[in-house]
Amino acid sequence: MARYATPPGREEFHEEVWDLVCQIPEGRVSTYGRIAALATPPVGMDPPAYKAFGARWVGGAMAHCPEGVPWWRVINAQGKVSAREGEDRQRPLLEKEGVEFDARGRIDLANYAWPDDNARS
DNA sequence: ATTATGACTCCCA
DNA sequence: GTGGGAGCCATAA
Repeated sequence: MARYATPPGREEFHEEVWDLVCQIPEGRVSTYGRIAALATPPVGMDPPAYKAFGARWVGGAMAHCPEGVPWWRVINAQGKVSAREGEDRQRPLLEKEGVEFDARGRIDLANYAWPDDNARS
């Protein structure tokens, strides 16, 4: 199985990602890019590549998501879960936590996105 | 060494 | 608002 994008020798990166995911409060969701932005990116990485760097590697970290990591709270910029079987699993899980889905199965990041750009300082 | 794929994101039509 | 294409990193064959 493709270990998928693994940071260039940055195991800590994965730990940081998992930690951030665990920090996501109940009833809130975050995006791969957001987590990546919060995590510590490699040095010398170009800005345009930065977004891709995080999104993909964070996804790789989720692929290795150890037990206790609410990976279902991590969604993509589209407001949906890209997980192979997460769509069916994430919906009830998030709904149970208080997250509402759009008619198209999309989540309102404006209300559930974490961390909130405005709220909490 | 090259090609193909992957739990992504951004830009343009 | 929706859809398709291109780009970035690393792994596996």
